[in-house]
Amino acid sequence: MAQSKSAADNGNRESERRRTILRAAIDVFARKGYHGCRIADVAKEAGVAYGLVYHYFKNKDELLETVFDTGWSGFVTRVRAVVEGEGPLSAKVHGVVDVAFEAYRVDPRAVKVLILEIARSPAGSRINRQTAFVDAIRLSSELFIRAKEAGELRADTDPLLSSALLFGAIEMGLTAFVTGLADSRDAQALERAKAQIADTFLHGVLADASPGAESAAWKPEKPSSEKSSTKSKAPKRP
Amino acid sequence: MAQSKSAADNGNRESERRRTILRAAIDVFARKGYHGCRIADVAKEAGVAYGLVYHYFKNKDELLETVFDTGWSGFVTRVRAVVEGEGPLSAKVHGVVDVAFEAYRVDPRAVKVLILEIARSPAGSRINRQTAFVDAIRLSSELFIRAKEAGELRADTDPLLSSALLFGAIEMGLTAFVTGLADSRDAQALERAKAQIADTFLHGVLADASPGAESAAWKPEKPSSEKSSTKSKAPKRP
DNA sequence: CCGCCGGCTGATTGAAGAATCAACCAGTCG
DNA sequence: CGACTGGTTGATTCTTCAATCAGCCGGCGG
Repeated sequence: MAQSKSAADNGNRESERRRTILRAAIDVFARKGYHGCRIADVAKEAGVAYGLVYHYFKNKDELLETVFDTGWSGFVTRVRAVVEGEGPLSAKVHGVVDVAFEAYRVDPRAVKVLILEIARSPAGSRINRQTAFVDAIRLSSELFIRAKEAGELRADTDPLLSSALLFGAIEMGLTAFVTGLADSRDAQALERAKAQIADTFLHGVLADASPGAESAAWKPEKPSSEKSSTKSKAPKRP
Repeated sequence: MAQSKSAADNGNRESERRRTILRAAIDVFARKGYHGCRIADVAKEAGVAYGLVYHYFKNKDELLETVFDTGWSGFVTRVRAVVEGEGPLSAKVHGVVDVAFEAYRVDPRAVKVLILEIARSPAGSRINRQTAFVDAIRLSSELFIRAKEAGELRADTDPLLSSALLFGAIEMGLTAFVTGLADSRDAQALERAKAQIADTFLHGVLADASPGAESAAWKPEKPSSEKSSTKSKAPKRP
């Protein structure tokens, strides 16, 4: 970015290096998996020396953890914005699906790492990745708790499970693309999948029939800004 | 098992040892994850010596692969039986869900390993674990292809994606128990989850007229009046 | 022009653990 | 009852990497 060599630029260049490494880590993790790659692979991908990775990250695990923080917290922030925003349930469900698919559109590899490495990885080291996933489900379950109190949902639905099912559907939908079951270069397929996931789920869960919003009516929006602190975002390519 | 010491018993005892080790592997993998455990842990769990594991399995990976073969092929066989059997779609969907939950009831740890270690593991060694999961989805997608031709499904559903969503819902439902989000000792909760997954999915995917096979008829507490008028197009955030 | 400073390098180390293998022993058979 | 078989053992070897650290530039201030 900035080409100036001023002293102030120093910190800039530092964090740029850091970002390069992080980016490389995401790519390599996505390609070979966390356990399937060496720090050397990450360094090579980033075009830096082996040891530099350790200059910016305490260890391999912190690298993954940072990938996690960066990507996941951004995702959760956006989901929270949707959940806590105004509007009917159907809009929010579409919103949650949108957030997930938008993240995928922006950076499929990062999403792949989140899904394949972090969300499902067995109880690991420091961070509680398991918990992270569970937290997101709990968060969006508030949606369904409120909706159920308002009588919007079928009587026999459990809010927590509903929330889990939504995420399950989203995740498996994305997995279909991540694993190549579906062609992720096909933008239309992505749109259709998005619509079908939200609609299927809504049809399944809503008390009254038509949620009205068939796929055609739904237009994706760019998650532009967060309510308060727009900070750590899903990794983006410049 | 048979205590006789006849010669014919030999082969029996061999495979019994093997099964013991396999069983131990499942337990240890479920507890600490494939990468998080040593062969020594498996041996200890099985109550055998380190080296014996290598007498029955070529290496650590073959161990996991065998766990996979054993568990997954059984699952797929049952799913195939359901898919190729007679009956309405709704019964089959319930059947598939049943198969998954029954597997969990019978051997939760094995299911945990399948879900956490195998189905989602990144492109790893030889075996096509990725493919296996995809195959199951393809298999059950035939269900939806046929149902759609029969006009049983909403027009805008993609069979393959529907199948993926069903498995996604099942998997996340099970994950809720596997990770402790829900209490898996609570048999009722399992039953309820099972029913809700199948019903939610069916409601979401079936063409409107509810087929007789549907489970308990639910009653809306009140027709949600305003909700239906508000399109999902509503802004997901102000 | 020199020498310092901090980002950067990559050979080196050593821990962890997968895989091996020579010895051991519990049965079995002649 | 003694030779034999093959399942079983676990110390030993060998490999793989994560993590270290002793220095190398290259810019910058003096």
